Amino acid sequence: MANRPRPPTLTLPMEDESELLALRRARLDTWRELGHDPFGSAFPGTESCRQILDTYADDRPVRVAGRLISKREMGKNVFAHIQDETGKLQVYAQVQGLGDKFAYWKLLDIGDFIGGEGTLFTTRTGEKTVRLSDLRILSKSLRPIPSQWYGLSDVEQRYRQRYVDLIVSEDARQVLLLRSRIVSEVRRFFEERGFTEVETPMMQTIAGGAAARPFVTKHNALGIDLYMRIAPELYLKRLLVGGFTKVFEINRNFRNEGISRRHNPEFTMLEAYWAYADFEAMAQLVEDLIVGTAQKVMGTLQVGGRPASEDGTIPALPPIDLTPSWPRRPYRELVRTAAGEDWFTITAEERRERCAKLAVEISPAMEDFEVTNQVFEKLVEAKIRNPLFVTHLPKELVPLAKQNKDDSTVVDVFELIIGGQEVSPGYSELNNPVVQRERLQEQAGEEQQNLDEDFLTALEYGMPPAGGIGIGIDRLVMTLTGAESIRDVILFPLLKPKST
RNA sequence: GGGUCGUUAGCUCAAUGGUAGAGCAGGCGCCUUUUAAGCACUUGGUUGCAGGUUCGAGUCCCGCACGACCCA
Repeated sequence: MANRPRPPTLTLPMEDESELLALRRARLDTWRELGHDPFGSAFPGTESCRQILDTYADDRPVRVAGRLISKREMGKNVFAHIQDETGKLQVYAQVQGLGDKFAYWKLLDIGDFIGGEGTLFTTRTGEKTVRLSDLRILSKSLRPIPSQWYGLSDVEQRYRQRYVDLIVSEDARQVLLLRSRIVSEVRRFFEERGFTEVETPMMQTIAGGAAARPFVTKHNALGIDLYMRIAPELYLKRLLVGGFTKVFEINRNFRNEGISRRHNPEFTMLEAYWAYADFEAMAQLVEDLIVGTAQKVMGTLQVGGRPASEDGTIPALPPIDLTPSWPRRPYRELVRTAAGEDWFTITAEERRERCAKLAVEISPAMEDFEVTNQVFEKLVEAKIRNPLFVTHLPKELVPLAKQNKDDSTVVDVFELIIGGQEVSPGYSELNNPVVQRERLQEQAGEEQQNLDEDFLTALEYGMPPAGGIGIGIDRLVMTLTGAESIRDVILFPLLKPKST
């Protein structure tokens, strides 16, 4: 064969470079000597792997590009798979069809990006395949990628080097793609109902709208501290004052607190406010939203189930049933059912004693309502699997919400629980500037400088009665996809840097 | 913050306190419908980091780093 590329000369590994890396680098030079740029230019006009498979016809000419993920060389012919965002596709090359370019296979490593042209055929074993008539390298991969068969099992490496995880893990790709589709479906849902998407400050001079520790940063030119927002709430309410009647925002919140399976320091929050509505209308909106999104994106209302592990160490988990309509239950009724009908008639001391019997851990520092809430969290919330709206929460738990007209000890609020965790709170928003000021002053305590005076001023101009909701998008994605860690639904979760 | 567990070749995993191995990937060769291709030969290691015990440590002990799970 004329112009057969020389096999790459094996340079000795550098001290800090393994033989595997050295060999790939050596091939770079060989490509260049042959007149090809191993980090080449555009390759337009390709179809995706999915597209090609879906529109298969014998001998149809196609143009493809993707990452080489496997190859089987057999002398004068080669089978290989390339992969793109949509899936993988087999390509086939033989000396007859490719001529001199057949020798390129000797210079291609798994992981390289290649482009090719050819016609479609089906192999003996029935796989739709491209018979290549042209082949070129689009980009050289200088590092070996993990085994296609075993993938990456080190979760730490999967999160730190998500790009590698995405190359080899179909599951990771699926969940993260589903996240994108869920977000766009949520956006479409609100737009269809006449809500306006807005973007409010993520850097704030006072971090309000929730009780959480903020991240602090500095503005050099202004010479002031700024806080990464912990919630968009106070700005969205300003918009209600300004005349918007339906607004929503999907954006990042930042909380300077612990990291766990359910918490990432930055997370995506949806908040929506609807003038002239109340918490019951918001509950219906949330139910419609989640049911519709599950149906459209997951194609089912049975989500998050899991079979038992093969060795039996992890039990099976039945799916969550999202079929509407979801029950609404008052907080106190749920507590009484779990802890005894007399729970609210016995003394505070007796409640503490009963916690011991019920195996609910409490600390002496807890207020009485916190003891009750501990019972709620451990005996009610943790055990709820299918969606449930908890209503009529005690006002101590949600100091910034509107009191119920008939019972001033509870507030017009719901908490939506799915799969044992809180997915969404909803409110009849407090729009009385006098009461709001009192509550915020109580909450601020010694830190009165953290009072958002401008927000209170806005309320004094008049805010319409309104319903509001928040939905943690990450948790919603976890619920719908069955992911058990928030890190599985965040592309690049925060990890502590490694020191060496 | 506390407890338990983990960290060995590019990847997945082995290794009674006694010479660190296998499969895949990689390399040389054969092979024109393979698909976890096959056959033959073969390269590859600071066992996370740092100490200690021991004649001898991947293994035992102390500390550190990072991660996972549980708890707060």
